[in-house]
Amino acid sequence: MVVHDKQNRTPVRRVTLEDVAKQAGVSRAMASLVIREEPGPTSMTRLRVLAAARMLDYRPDRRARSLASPTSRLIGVTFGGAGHFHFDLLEGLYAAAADHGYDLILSAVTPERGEQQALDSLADFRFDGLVMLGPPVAQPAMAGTIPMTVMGWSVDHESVDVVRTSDEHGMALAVNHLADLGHRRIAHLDGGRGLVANARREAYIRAMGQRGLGGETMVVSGGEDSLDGLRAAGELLAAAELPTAVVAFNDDTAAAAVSLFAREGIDVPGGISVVGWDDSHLAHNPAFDLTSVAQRPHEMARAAIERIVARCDGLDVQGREIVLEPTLVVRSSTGRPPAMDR
Amino acid sequence: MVVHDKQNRTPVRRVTLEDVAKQAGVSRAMASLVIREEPGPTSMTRLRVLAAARMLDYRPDRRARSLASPTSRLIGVTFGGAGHFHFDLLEGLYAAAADHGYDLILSAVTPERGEQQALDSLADFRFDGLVMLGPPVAQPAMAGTIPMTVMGWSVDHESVDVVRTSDEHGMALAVNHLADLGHRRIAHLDGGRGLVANARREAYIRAMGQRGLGGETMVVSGGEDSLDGLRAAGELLAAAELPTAVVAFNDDTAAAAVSLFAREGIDVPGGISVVGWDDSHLAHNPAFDLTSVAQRPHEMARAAIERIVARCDGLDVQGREIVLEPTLVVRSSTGRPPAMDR
DNA sequence: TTGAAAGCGCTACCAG
DNA sequence: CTGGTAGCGCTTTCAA
Repeated sequence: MVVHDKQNRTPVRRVTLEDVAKQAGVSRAMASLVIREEPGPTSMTRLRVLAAARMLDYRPDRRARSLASPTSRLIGVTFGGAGHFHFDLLEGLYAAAADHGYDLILSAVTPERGEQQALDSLADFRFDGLVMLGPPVAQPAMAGTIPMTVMGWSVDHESVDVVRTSDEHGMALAVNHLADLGHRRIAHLDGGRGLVANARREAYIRAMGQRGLGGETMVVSGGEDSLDGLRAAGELLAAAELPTAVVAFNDDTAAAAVSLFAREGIDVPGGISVVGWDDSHLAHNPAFDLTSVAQRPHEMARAAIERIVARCDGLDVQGREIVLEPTLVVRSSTGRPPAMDR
Repeated sequence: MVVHDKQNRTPVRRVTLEDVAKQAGVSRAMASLVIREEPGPTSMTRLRVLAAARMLDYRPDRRARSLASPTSRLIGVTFGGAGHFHFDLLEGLYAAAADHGYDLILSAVTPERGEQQALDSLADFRFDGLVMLGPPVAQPAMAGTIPMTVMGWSVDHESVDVVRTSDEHGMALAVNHLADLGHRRIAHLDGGRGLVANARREAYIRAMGQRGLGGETMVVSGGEDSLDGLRAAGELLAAAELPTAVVAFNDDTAAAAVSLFAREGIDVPGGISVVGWDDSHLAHNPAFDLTSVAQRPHEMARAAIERIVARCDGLDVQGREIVLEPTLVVRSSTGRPPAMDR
C-alpha cells in the first residue's frame, strides 16, 4: 500500500522492520526473529520488539518476506462459480492458512479466463502450494509440479491431494433416514453434469440398492441452483407417481422444490419429504427448515491447508485422499410418508 | 512458485531476468526495459531479449517487481457474495488491469472475515489502488487514504470514485417500455434491504410517477436470489389484483417469477410481462428469454481501472462518479397487456 | 544506447 | 544470544 498525502502525489514511507528494530534498540535480525516467533531472542528483547511493533503499528511486507525466504509462504487458490459453500471454504482457508503463517492469493476462473491463466497469474507470485476449489477438472494442469489439494471432488493423480466429504456416506445417511421413516419411493433430484453431481447420483443408486430399494430408483435431472431445482421439481410433479421423498443435490435445489411443492398444496413433509445438502443458511432458514447433509467446510479447509503445509515442509504425507464423514442434520422437512404403501 | 524435484524437497530455481539478459547477451537493465516495453533499447536488442525471454519461458516475478518500484502496480479487490454479475465484473477487471500493466490481488469478505481484515491482508502486499465490488458499505474504511473505486453503489466521500449503472435510467427504460406497450399496473419485485435495492426501488417509484402512473405503484418485497423471487412472486399471485407487468430486481428473481407464473398457468407475456435486470446468462436462456436491463460489466470494470490508474499516476480526475447508461434488451418476456383496461 | 551499482524490505547465514 | 552482511529478483538512478 502506498499512502498518499493531501495532494495525492508523494508516496509516504511505511513503517519497516528497521524502524521497529531501531525503536526497540536492537538489530534488525533480532526484530525479524521476534516477529516470526522464532526461538532465540530473550524474552526481554521479545517484549521490547513487540512493544515497538505495536506502537509503530508495524505490518510485515509480504512481498519482501516472500521474496527473501526460499519458500514464499503463499498458497494459491483458484475458485469458480463460488456458491455459498465455496465462500465458507474460503473463510476456512483464510483462517487455517493464517494459523500456519501462510497467506492466500486468490485467482478467479471465469468463462473468459481459463484455468491456465488463473494459474499463471498465481505463479507470478511464486506460490508454493495450491488449493483448487473449482471448477472441478479431472486433470489439473499443475498436477505433480507442486503441493496441491483439490476440494470437493476426486482427482486420479498420485501427487494431487484430495479433501472431500464422502458422497457415498452422505447419500447413505439421507436414504437410510428416509427409509427408516418408512419411505420407499425416494427420488434423487440430481446436480446435472459435473463431477460432483455424478458422484452423488451414483451414490444414490448404490444407497438405494443397498437398502433393497433398487427397483424404486428415480433420478430427475436438475442442476446446481434454485432455478434448476424449480424446473426439476416441476418435472417430478408431472410424473405419473409422485415419490414420497426426494434427496436433492444441494440446499438451493431442495429449497426450490419445497417452495414449489408448497405452492402446489403439497405439504412438506406431510405430502413429501425433502432432504438437502450442505446444511447452508438456507437449511437453517425457518421458512424451509431442511433436513440436510452437513459438510464441515472449516474442517475441510483446515485439512487442505495442513496437507499442503506438510508437503511444503517436505514431510511425507500418508493417504492421498482425506474423506470427511458428513452428518445428517434432521429438521422438519422430513417425516413419515403420507401412506405406508406396500 | 517453487518447483520441486521428485523427492518434493529441493526448490528448483526459476528463470530470472538475469538469465534472459545473459542469454540475449545484454545487461539486466536493458532486458528490464525491453520486458516493460519502455523506450530506450534499439529494436535490435529488443528482438534478442524478447526471443531469449520466449525461449526461456520467462515470467517476471511480481513480488520483486512490485518491491523494487516505488509503485507496486497491484490493485486490491474486495468482493462479497459474488453473484454472476460480480464474476463478470471480476473478469473485466482482470483484463483491464492487465492492459495497464497492473495485477489484481483479491480479498474475500465473508461473514467471519470483515472489511477491515480483508483490507489488512491486501495492505500487506502494498497495493496502490483499491476496487470494492462489495459488500456495499456507505463509508469504506480506507476512504481518502488511497485511490479507490466502488462498483455498483454510491459512496458519499469526495475522494472515493464510483462506477455504476444508472438505476434511474434503467428503471425508466423498463417502465417506459412496459407503459408504451399499454401496461399501467406495473409492479416492482424489489431486491430487499441493500443500498442497490433501495436505489432501484426509489427509481421505480419515480419512473412510475413521471409516467403518470404514480397511483399504480406496487412494490413487492423480494431479495437477491431466485428463492426470494419465488416467494415474492407468490405474494404477487396472492394479491387481489394481479398486475399486468412486473419489473424485477435482477434476472434471478425475474426468472423465478416466470417459472412460477408458468406453473400457475399464467402465460408470459400473454398474461403478465416480466422485465429482468443484468442481462445475465439467465436472460439469454431460451427457457426464459427475458427482456432485461443490461449493464455492461466489462465497460464498468474498464472505467474503474482507468480511474484508479489515472489517480495512481497523479492525474487529476474529473467527475467523481461515472454513471453508465444501461440499455434495455427486449426479448419475449414482455408484450402487450392481456386487456387494455382503463 | 548501454552497463554498473544501489537499493526495495525482508530472511538467513555468518561470526562474535 | 546477538549483530553484521549477503542476497531474493527486480527497478532505477547515474555514468560511460
